[in-house]
Amino acid sequence: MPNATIDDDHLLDRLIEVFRLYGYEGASLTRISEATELKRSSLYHRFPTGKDEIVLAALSRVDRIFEQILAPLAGPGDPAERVAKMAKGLSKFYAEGRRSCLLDTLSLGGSDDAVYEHIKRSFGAWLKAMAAVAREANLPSAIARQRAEEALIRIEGSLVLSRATGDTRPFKRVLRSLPGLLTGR
Amino acid sequence: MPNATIDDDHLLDRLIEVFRLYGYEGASLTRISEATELKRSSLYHRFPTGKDEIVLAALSRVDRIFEQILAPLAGPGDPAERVAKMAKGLSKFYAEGRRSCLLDTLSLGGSDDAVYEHIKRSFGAWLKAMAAVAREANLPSAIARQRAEEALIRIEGSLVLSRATGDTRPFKRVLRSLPGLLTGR
DNA sequence: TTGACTATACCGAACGTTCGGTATAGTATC
DNA sequence: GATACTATACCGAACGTTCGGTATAGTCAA
Repeated sequence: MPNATIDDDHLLDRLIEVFRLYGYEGASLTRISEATELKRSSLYHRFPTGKDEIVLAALSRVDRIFEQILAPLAGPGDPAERVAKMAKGLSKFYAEGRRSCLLDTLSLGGSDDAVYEHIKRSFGAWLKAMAAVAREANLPSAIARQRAEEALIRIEGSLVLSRATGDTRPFKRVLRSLPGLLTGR
Repeated sequence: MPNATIDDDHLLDRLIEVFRLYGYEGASLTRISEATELKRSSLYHRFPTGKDEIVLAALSRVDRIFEQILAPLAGPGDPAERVAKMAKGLSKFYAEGRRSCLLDTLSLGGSDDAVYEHIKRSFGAWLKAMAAVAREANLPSAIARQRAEEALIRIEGSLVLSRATGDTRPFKRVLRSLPGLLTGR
């Protein structure tokens, strides 16, 4: 069989880029086509049911990436160091604050309901992983959960600020604050 | 001359609702038309140059609203109480966390450059006002600025989380944390 | 006080363009 | 030659925008 002009993971990475930049409504098939260097027909070959399938595929790809990013949290070693490893993964994924969060940009109105459900689950998994490491650092369960929420808030908030102002320093500062926040100050 | 079917401020409030819900690309003239009860062609009577003029008008309206919300910060009284007053204003404007931030939703790709400039200025003014009250609470200038950034991060982050998960409790908790954050713990 | 005139507010219909999506034909690898 | 993939050519609907026209409100001379 002929070779694909772009392999699945690279294709999905391009899709993520478009959606995190423009959101669901702004990510037109034309923009997607340009970003992936695939014509519309080819996109429909890869994703027969259309745009919603494309978005959900991008979200699933992000889930897999986050499995890698969050993996250290459940690993061995000092909890604070594990969080630092996650922070390192986040820094790369968000290009030091220069790229938005897909879960954020796709949560705007206009997306399919399945997208909102997916986003909710992804945020839930992220939250759960951070709360778990906080508990391992001997924080009471309720506090651990709250710290995890606080971490998520800081990450998302600093990404919004970065996008809006172009200043990525708050994001970097947030990343540095995470180990302390999630393991008890 | 005939009476307007909807006065300017109400019209702008409806526009804000649409843009904060759908972002720039998602806020089609049809959606705007439905939200304002003005036909698409009538919108061009109020905003002759089109959609970009509509967005910028909405942003300016938000600026005026924020002048009210931020006014207590520069007023008399205990700094912590002034911050609490701002928090009250924010709670109302964001409907206790159920509504998004316009500066956030419009910062996605697809907007006009003038929009991005406006957003940057608005965030700057907000930041400045919060840093000022933090300095008045005897925080060193650099710390005050940093706390103001932290406040903005928490607000925006919790709003993103609220939108994505439907849980508004983190937003409310953030609002309660603001007086302490901005006046020195 | 009427009637001519102007200004404002809004609407319906259509403009060219782009949207997401489809059907058919072609190309390259096995 | 069968299969996996891509390109061309479309489609109806919606996009932002424009334009001609109608209805209402105000001005002012007769």
